[in-house]
Amino acid sequence: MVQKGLTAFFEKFLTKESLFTDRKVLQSNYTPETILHRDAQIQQIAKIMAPALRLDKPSNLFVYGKTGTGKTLSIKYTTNQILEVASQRSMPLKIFYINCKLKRVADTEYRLIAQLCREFGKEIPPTGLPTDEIYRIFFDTIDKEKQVIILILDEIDQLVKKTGDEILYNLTRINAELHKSQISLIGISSDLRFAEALDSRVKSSLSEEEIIFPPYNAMQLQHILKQRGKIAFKEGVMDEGVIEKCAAYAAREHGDARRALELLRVAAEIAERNGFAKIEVRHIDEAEEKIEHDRIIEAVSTQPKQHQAILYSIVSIYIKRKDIIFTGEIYELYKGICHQVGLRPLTQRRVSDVIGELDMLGLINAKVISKGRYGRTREIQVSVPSSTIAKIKNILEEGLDLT
DNA sequence: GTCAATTCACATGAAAGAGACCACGGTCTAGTG
DNA sequence: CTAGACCGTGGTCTCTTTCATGTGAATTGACGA
Repeated sequence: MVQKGLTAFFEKFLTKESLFTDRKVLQSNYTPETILHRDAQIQQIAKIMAPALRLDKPSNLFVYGKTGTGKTLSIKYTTNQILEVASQRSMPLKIFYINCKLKRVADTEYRLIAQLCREFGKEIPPTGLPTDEIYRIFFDTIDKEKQVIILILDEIDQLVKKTGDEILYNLTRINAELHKSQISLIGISSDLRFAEALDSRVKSSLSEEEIIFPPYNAMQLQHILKQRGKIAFKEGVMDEGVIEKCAAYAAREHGDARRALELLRVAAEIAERNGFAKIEVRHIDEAEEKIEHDRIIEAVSTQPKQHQAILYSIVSIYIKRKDIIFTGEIYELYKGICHQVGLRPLTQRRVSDVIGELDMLGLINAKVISKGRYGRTREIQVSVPSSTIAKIKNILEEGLDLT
């Protein structure tokens, strides 16, 4: 009988007033017309990049800042402006933005260079060629004509963590190999200690200039939220204190503006879906819960089988005994589960790494401790709200075909 | 009682293997004129 | 003669295994007071 009501539901949905006027303003890839509280940084970036307009090579730049502090946004904004000026005078200036974290796009040396070649319109197979070959193609393509290239490498810390700093070394040396063109690099990292771990030669040439993006404070977040909210929503749909609360939540999380905007958007969606004419403060709480819940569910269900089996072991021990768990226990149970579902058990070495990965995902909380005479191990706890644990267990059971 | 040595139960690192995917060049085969 | 099918080689990439080494404090046992 649900079907009968469906048409009516859609009819009603259409006639119902939406809270939004422009939903995408709150999405993370939206570029606002003015960027608040980042004037100083944008100025600096502009100063550093400006020589590109005279076809000189700008200094390499390194940008630090936690997630959601407007690094990418500011860089993109500034470079777009430069590009506009340059293209008006038809100058040979090119700017490429590459996110190194994108899986299967630019997360290895080969793929990064291949991606660059593709930006230049060269067809590069996803694999199969030697890396040197790719470099050669890249050089040849770039060096055909005189031009200045600015290469923005977002989340560069991820790339280096995965593949080592050899790439950076190669990249910084590119200029020596080029005759006509010049490349300058902008690295964006959300890890503040990233540069310390680099090879000193790479470090000095890569971070000729450095800019740090401090986290937003609660007031600044409020500004940003107000600015976006004005465009995103109809007038007067935000209840008293909504913005303040959003900002406060996000400020607590190292001033992450992306988080704040997401919170606001989800809260609005919840309010709208439940037929409220206004976003109320309690919707923010609900939104926070929903975001966290969704994040966890998503993370759990996209894990590969082995990881799921390991997580399942952890969760089932935890449910039975809400206490700290040690690696050995998990491994024993895990082996049993593998047997049950016909999976080849991994070695303990690997399981140890997987536990580390699950920790990184924030699904569990693992801390290395020494129990003295009784060895050294990880102290593991499930770090998921108890309302979600049962759900996780179900997902895992389904994923593993456990009965 | 004190202190260094021992010991446990893994953690952590490095290197190498397995297997999937892929490009390229050479050889073979069948169809065509 | 030529297009396409079919190898073999060599490359990347991810997930693992293997082997080796590290580690921090409870415990032990020798030692001296």
